Parts: sequence; structure tokens; C-alpha cells
Amino acid sequence: MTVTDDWIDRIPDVGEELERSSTAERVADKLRALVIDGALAPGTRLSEEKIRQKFKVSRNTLREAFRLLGHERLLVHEFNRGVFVAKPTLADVVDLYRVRRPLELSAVRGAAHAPQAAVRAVGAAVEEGERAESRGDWWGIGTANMHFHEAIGRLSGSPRIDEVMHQLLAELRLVFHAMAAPREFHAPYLGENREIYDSLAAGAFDEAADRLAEYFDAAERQLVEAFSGGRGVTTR
Amino acid sequence: MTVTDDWIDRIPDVGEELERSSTAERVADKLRALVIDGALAPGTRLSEEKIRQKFKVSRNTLREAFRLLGHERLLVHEFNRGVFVAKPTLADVVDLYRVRRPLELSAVRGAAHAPQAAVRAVGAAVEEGERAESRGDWWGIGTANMHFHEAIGRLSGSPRIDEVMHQLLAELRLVFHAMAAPREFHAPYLGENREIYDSLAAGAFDEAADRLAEYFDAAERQLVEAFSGGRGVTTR
DNA sequence: TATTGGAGTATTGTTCAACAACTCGGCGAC
DNA sequence: GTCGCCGAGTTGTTGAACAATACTCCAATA
Repeated sequence: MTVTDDWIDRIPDVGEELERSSTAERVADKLRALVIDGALAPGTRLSEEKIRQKFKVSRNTLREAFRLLGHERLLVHEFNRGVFVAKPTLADVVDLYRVRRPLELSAVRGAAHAPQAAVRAVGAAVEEGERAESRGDWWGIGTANMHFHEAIGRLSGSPRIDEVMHQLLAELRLVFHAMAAPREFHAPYLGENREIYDSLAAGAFDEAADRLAEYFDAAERQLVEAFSGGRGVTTR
Repeated sequence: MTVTDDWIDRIPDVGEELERSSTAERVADKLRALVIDGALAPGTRLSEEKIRQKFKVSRNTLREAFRLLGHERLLVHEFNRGVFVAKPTLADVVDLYRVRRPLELSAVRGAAHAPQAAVRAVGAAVEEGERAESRGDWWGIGTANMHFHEAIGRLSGSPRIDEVMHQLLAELRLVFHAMAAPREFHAPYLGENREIYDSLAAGAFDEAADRLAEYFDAAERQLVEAFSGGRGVTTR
């Protein structure tokens, strides 16, 4: 009411930042980390009672957390039987790539409209991977690879695509746990990631997309092979 | 044991069919229908106590249902404040199309690999829309349009894409409730849907995709307009 | 020997009641 | 007109209870 009053409009929308989290969400976060890091092997049954004791929350809250992770497909809820760590099948692997392909490719092809910061984030993920390799951190290479593809998805500037990508990649980590030799999987793609990024940074979007498409073909083929040959076809 | 024992392998995988559903899921189904049909206007607050009385379930079960619908983005859960029927903003509309575009277009472009039944389902949705129009059922036209695009998504043969599409379209119904004149929105596109299908059925996949792309541009433009001009920019 | 049936146990599904933590609106002090 | 406080109402979380279902083991049977 005094002199100017429109400064309020210039404050950059703090919005959701100060979200407090519910207990269920925090429990879900912990559980998610355990699943993704492989501490809980695919197929493991999560007993309500035992987990409840570990986390010291009520059964109801725990069940809410289970629901959350179920929606992310990291856990599967079988009625009256309990929740299990998801155990991706060959069909799941193929399906994951069926979703990633159109989303990531279109993100790259339309990257002309993406902000510079988003492109740079892709580069940062590439470097993260290279650093991890130089210190022999194979799990770090995998993480960096996830970040790389997450950054690519972010090029499209869509929160919903971000979320879908995030979920898909979390599921993919499960796939790695379920397959035969996860250690050597990511390293070969470090070079390709850099090439994709270089094309991208140079504005050669279609070229980057073509390279990415090749990556998809190769990676999917390798995964399918690991599943069929490796260590028994996750019978399920 | 006796003569032949492999008949068991020939039984066509009854699998998931006989899934029993939890109470929470049934409640979620009812609520979803209410939201989609517009019985609950966007922005409405859903009091736990009142809904609980209506549905005669416990508060815990109800909260589980809320969580489910929250994940579908039909409800938004504000911590310590309650759940509200989602109120899509202009940004949401744009985002929805950002996701639909790559998914549906790639589904159509790759429809050569889709089974005939999937293509026929697209045609069935077209006819469903034409029937609805002939009897002046404008809401039915909208439903048929949803089915049309859901069928298109199904061309890609990916369960995950199916699920994403289903959610996106449910959200889109919310958009219609939030905008100015939903009645007249769908009818103009009936003709285009048929053309897209005809191209598809004729095996002209790229042509079908191009038509679909035009549809996206037009529909998004119209929706954005309805949001900006119509009845105040859903301030939020 | 292999299969079926059933009792008992463990686990999940759902409800209920209680209390803590928080939001919202109003009222009074300044 | 702003600030702070109080109280009513709602949500968040817990714990206990009971019903419904699945799992295990053992005996009966063919």
C-alpha cells in the first residue's frame, strides 16, 4: 500500500520448495534407496511386521509407503500375499525401451527449444561418468549413465516426462540387479554418451538423435541377451 | 503322470484375470468416476470425514484411495490441508500435449508392427464417436475421442505406454471441466479421426502421423485459447 | 509313492479410537 | 490496519483389535 507493491510479483515463485514430507514418504525414500542399491534383491518379500520394526513406524504408515513404491513399479503388491521387490522380466526390459525410445529421441530432436542450462546438464552427466570411470567406480558409472538419460529427458522441458523418465530409470536399475553381469555393462557406453553430447552441444540435433537411437538398439540387445543367456530366464 | 502331461502348457495363461480388488481400489474407482464425470469440480476439497461417511469405509482405507488417485494426478494432496480435485493450469495443458505428441506419433509411425486387432480398435473408436454424434451425445463424443487416442497409444504394444496414456487422458478430462465451453470441443475432430484411421488402415503410417500431428497442433491451440480467453486464467 | 484334505499358524486387510500436529478464522491489543 | 494469540476443526500417525486369506505340516487315502 505504500509506494510500490509489485515487488511481490518478482519473487521467483518459491512454490513447492518448502514442502514438508510425510512419514510415509520418508519411509518410501529409504526403501527406494535400498531397492535401487540392491540391498533388497528382486523377488524379496517385504514383511510388514519386520520392516515396521526396523523403521519404527505404524503399520498403516508403512502400507502407505508400500503403495507409493508400488506405483513406481519398484514393488509389486500381491493381494493378501504381501509386497515383493519387483523382479523385472525380459518383457519388462523390452517395454522399458519401448517407452524410452520415443521420449528421449523426441527430446533430443527438439532440443533446439531447450534452455542452455538443460544442455549443459547433459554434459555434466557425461563428465560425471568419465570421472567415475577414472577411479574405477563401476556403480558410479551406472549412476552417471542414469543421470545422462535423465538429463536428456529433461531437454523436453516437461515435468511429466521428467517423472516418467525418473521412474523408468529406477526400474532399469532393478533390471541390472536381476541380470547376470551388471559390472561391465555401462562402461562401453561412456564414449557414445560423449559423442551424443558433442553433437547436441554443436546443435546437430538429428545427428545426436541418430547416435542415441543406435545406443538404444545396442543396449537393448545386450540386455535381452544378458537375460536370455545369462542366468536363467527369470522364470517368475 | 498318466498319458500326456503337457496339456497344462496349452491352457492360455489365465494369469491376472482373477484379481480380487482391495476396498481402497474400489473406493478409488468410484472417486475416479466422480472426478472424470465432473461430479466433483476441479478445486473441490475432499474432506476425509464426509467422504468416509458416504463410502462407509475407514479413514485409513480412504486415505489409501486418495494416495492412488494422487498418483494419477486426479487429486492433489496438500500436506496437513487435505486433498483437492486437481485443477489443471495452462502449463498442465501444454505439458500434457508435450507427452502425448511423441508417444502417439511414434506409435503411429511404427504401427507396421502392430497387430491387426490393435488397428481395428482404432477404427472402432472412430465409429463409436460417429454414433455418439448422430444421437447428439456430446459427452459420448468426448469419451470416444479418448478411446481413439488410447487405441492409438496401444498400437505401440507397450503396457507402460498404455498406462501413461490412460492417465494423461483422464487428466485431460479434468481440463475439459476446467475450461469454458467443453461441449463443442470434440465434435470438429471426428472427421480428422476418421481420416487418420483411414490412412492407418491403408498402411500409410507416415501420412497418418502427419495428420495426427496437425490434430495435436490444432487441439492444443484451441485448448490454450479456451484457457486464456475463456473464464479467467485459473489463477491457482 | 503321490495326492488330497484339513487343522493350525502366520500374515495381510480393514476398522476403530485416540492423540499429536497443523491450518484457519476471529478477536483483541497496540 | 497490523500483529499475535486463542480455539475449533482437520489432518497425520499410532496402536490395538478382529476378520479374511495364505502357508505349512501331517495324516488319510488311493
